[in-house]
Amino acid sequence: MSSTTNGLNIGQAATASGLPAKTIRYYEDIGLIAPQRDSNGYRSFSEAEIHRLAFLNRARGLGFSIEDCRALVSLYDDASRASEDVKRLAAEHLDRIDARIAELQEMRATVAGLVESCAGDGRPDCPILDDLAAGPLCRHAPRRRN
Amino acid sequence: MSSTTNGLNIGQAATASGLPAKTIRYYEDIGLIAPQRDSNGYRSFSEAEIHRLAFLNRARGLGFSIEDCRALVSLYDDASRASEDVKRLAAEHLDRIDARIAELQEMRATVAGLVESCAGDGRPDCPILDDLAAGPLCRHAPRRRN
DNA sequence: ATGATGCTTCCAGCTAGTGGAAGGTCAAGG
DNA sequence: CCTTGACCTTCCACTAGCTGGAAGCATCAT
Repeated sequence: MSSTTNGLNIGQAATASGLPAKTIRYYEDIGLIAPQRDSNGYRSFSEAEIHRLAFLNRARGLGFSIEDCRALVSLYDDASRASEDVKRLAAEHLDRIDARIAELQEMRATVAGLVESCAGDGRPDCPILDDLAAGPLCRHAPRRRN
Repeated sequence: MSSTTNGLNIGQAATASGLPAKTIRYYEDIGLIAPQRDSNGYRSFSEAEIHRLAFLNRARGLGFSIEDCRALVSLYDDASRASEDVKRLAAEHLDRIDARIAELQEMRATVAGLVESCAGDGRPDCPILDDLAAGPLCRHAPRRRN
């Protein structure tokens, strides 16, 4: 190791936080974290930064967007926050999850019906293709971003 | 209109199929459709191609990926297909939908619990942030592509 | 000295489009 | 005849959230 040796390098930070090194570099790129550098140019992560990375990992795992995460760590850092603001963020996220689940359940119902209706043998007749071909020529709701 | 005038131009194709003109151009780009051109360079869509666009719209609306759609239209075009192949595609898609729903429901449960636990007032104490900060430093399951 | 890791940067690509600029075409109105 | 506006064309950039890989130092064990 080089001169200053109290922090962890990126590989250790990855192991400790559960995030891949590549992702940690990316998070630095977009300004979610700003580790020190050792004299050799290696990133050096403090305990607090490892914590922050784990926080981000957890928040992302719960489906929060990067922008949500930015807001969440900012609130986490702010001792004078109002829990109201945190709750609102989470509640909005919950609504988006619910909307997405509803959407997927609708798809699921339709696709399940189609799968069930198809013989799935060697013959060309297929109610799935028939449905797709005959389906309503209407909707264009923009496809999900997630 | 210009010389050859039996097909629809892209605007009419968009209206008839339900897809935005931009998306139709994109689908041509990636080889999902290959309309003729009029002498002025405008795309000219036949009835069959409008149908194909509507088919794609419907399939995308059910959540099939572009690659799935490519396979589906190919099967649709192939009079000697086996419905087995179509069914397998749809069944695999169904499995992915189910997996995604399960994942979202797990997130939903956790996030709902957090939202409920938070007072949401003007004070800084927040069980949501506490959970994120204390959360398991383990998992790294790669995030959803969709 | 050498080879194997591990670190650095930067560039490209993934999904499935969407937005916008610059320019050609077409039909109608003045 | 000329202009205006609504089309159409191409091309390039951007979105989210990474991931993979190449080229080039750093470090450590042998």
